[in-house]
Amino acid sequence: MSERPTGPRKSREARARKMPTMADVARRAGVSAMTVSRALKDKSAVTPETRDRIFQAVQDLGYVLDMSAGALSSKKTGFVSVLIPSLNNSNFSDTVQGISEILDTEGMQVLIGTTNYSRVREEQVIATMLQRRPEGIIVTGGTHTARARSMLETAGIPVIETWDLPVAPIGHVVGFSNAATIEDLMARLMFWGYRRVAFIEGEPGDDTRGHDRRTGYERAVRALGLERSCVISVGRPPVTVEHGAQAVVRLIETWPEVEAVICVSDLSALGAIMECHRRGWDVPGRLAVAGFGDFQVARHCWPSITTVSVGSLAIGQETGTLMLQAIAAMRAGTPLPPRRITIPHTVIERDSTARQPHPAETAPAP
Amino acid sequence: MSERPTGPRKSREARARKMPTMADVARRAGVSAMTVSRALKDKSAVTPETRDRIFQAVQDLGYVLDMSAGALSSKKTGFVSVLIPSLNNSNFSDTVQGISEILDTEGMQVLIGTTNYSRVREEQVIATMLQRRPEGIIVTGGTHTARARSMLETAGIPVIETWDLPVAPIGHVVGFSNAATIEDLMARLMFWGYRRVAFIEGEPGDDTRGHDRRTGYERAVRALGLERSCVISVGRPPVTVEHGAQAVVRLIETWPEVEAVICVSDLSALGAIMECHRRGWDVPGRLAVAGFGDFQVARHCWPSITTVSVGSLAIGQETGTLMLQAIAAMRAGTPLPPRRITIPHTVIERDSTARQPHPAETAPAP
DNA sequence: GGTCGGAATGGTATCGATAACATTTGATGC
DNA sequence: GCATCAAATGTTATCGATACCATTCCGACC
Repeated sequence: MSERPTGPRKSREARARKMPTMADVARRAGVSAMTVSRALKDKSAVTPETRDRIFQAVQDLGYVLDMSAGALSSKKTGFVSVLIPSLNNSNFSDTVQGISEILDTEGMQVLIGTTNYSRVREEQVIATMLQRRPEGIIVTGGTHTARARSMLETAGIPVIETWDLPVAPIGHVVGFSNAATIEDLMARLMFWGYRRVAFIEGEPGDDTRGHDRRTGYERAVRALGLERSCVISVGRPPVTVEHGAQAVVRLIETWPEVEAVICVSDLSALGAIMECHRRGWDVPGRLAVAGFGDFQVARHCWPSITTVSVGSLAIGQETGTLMLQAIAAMRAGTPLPPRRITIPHTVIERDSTARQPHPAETAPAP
Repeated sequence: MSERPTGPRKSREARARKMPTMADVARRAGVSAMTVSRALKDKSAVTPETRDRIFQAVQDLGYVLDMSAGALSSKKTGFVSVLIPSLNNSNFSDTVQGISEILDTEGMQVLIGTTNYSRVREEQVIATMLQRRPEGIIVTGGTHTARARSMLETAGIPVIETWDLPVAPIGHVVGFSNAATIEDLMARLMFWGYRRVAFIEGEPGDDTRGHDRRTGYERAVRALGLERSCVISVGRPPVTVEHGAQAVVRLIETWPEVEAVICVSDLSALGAIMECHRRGWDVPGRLAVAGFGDFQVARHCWPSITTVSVGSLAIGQETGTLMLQAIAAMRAGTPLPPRRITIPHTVIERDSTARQPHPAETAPAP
């Protein structure tokens, strides 16, 4: 009579068959399930002997804690959602890496969602993510659909916007001003003597960070009293190496007197430079080229690319740290007041804008 | 008397306050929770009118489905865990992208874990992942710690190993032979006339895929009856551009007569090439260089890099498709027999091994 | 008109862990 | 020696949704 002949969950039991539960462990260790739970979480509050007994039982049964059950009960899922435009951009994957590192230290886990540079897609991803009841959510950029924004505002969890400094943030912010980085870069180009500077971007659309950089360029042109501005838009984001190559050709046709060009990302800068190589246009002699993002190749390609480093990893680490604080505060019932952290950026001067000959041209051939 | 003055969950209720539940929606729509659940999942089995009423109530209340509760009840978490060495390697992030795309179509979500090229770390990540009760798990490579392997075997969910063709797989396999790719590349180098070929890798360790490629190199040297082999090991994985630069210098010192070198990844190939530039060694004239992985920069840098393309995205898509089948089969109670899918690879010939002068050297300067 | 059958919906038990409170145990103080 | 208190452990209710089975409803068919 210990077997229930026909339970309401027959097929369910049949399918899963084994998979020991916490109660099984408890029984085997001769304690209550609650004690097992305590032993598995914080070792304190449990006698070393019972702890050992419990761990032995866990071993014997091959028990694995079920966090989805725990999450339901404790209302702590241990998830933090992170939305980025694309995984294939090393800037963003660096940021995720930084976030992940920090959250790991508290046993929290990252749920990654990619929006493919689309705000509509972002909205969908947010909706999906919220169903997982993350304890915090991190989004890239400060521009979202109205519904996306409203979902984030009413989710009741800490929100961090990164890679931007929105005027009206939803919650916390960890970022920098995309416009300001390019203004700084422009100032440096002036300083190095360039006066006719163009800008290469992707086609306008949802890539607001790219658009902000363009804004920075235009502001700088005005502020510095330059003769003219010239923006070449090629390709839908994500902007690729190819796009840069196409754009630079169009640029030279459009404005033959151009001396330097800023590309919206290092990848398009690389494409531009390579196309110049192919066409025999010297870089930086004929055209100086600068990028954005300080990708690994920017440092190592030839000529190396002048760029703006924004500390993608640091953004992630700061974001992760802030998120941990915000979650702790939220759990304690005292939400953290919105914080705004600005990450410093640096203009890195390299060969692609140098006013002297290439290093390789002066190096002696062996 | 409808309010319970002191419940056992006082603080809990106080903290969360609102957050409507399915029961709230049901009440407002004048139906049972079960009907709400049905309406929110598959629209069939619910009258259009009630469906509308329910959706209206969802809107009004701002209700968001709680999948963690659903997961507990239905034993379907909708998660698939994916373990990769690093997010910053575009090969792996492409694979994740491919997996993600496919799983999205069935509403399943990816849980990403990075192992940092360490088997010990992999074991830890697997343990953590299994606590989330994923419905499937995808790992990179076919070499794991004993405990990791045993955890995967007893998890009771489909397992797919990728980026390799293990001799004794745990479950399914979607990959290619790393050794074979390099053997093919070696054959092509022979065909193009190179006889003195070296290999640049990272220091031996947990990067078994790198090690397999080296094995392929050594097998090819023997099979082709070459004069000698030469392996330069620099840097702990992940192998970087820097490592390639250091390695090529050591290579030239070690074996001045070397004609060509295969690098364990395109990144180190790039580093090697750039270092050659700096030192005035012509590529491919003085030294031909080939890489592995067909990274975006390999196609676009100068000279472009001869490499092996392994279809990272395709691996992901095939893996995702297989995983969906395996999960469907598992849910139906009929586990899929282990399957082994081989992804084709291609040797891509580019300028860095060309036997003729650089395109740029022959192009007319404008 | 009554029965049958399928579609729509409701009721109840349950998934597996944990919060809160209750209880036991052991040690300490006077 | 007994009271007191803290530490260790047990008990119960619950998190929010879903599986399963029961029930209702309505039209069709003989």
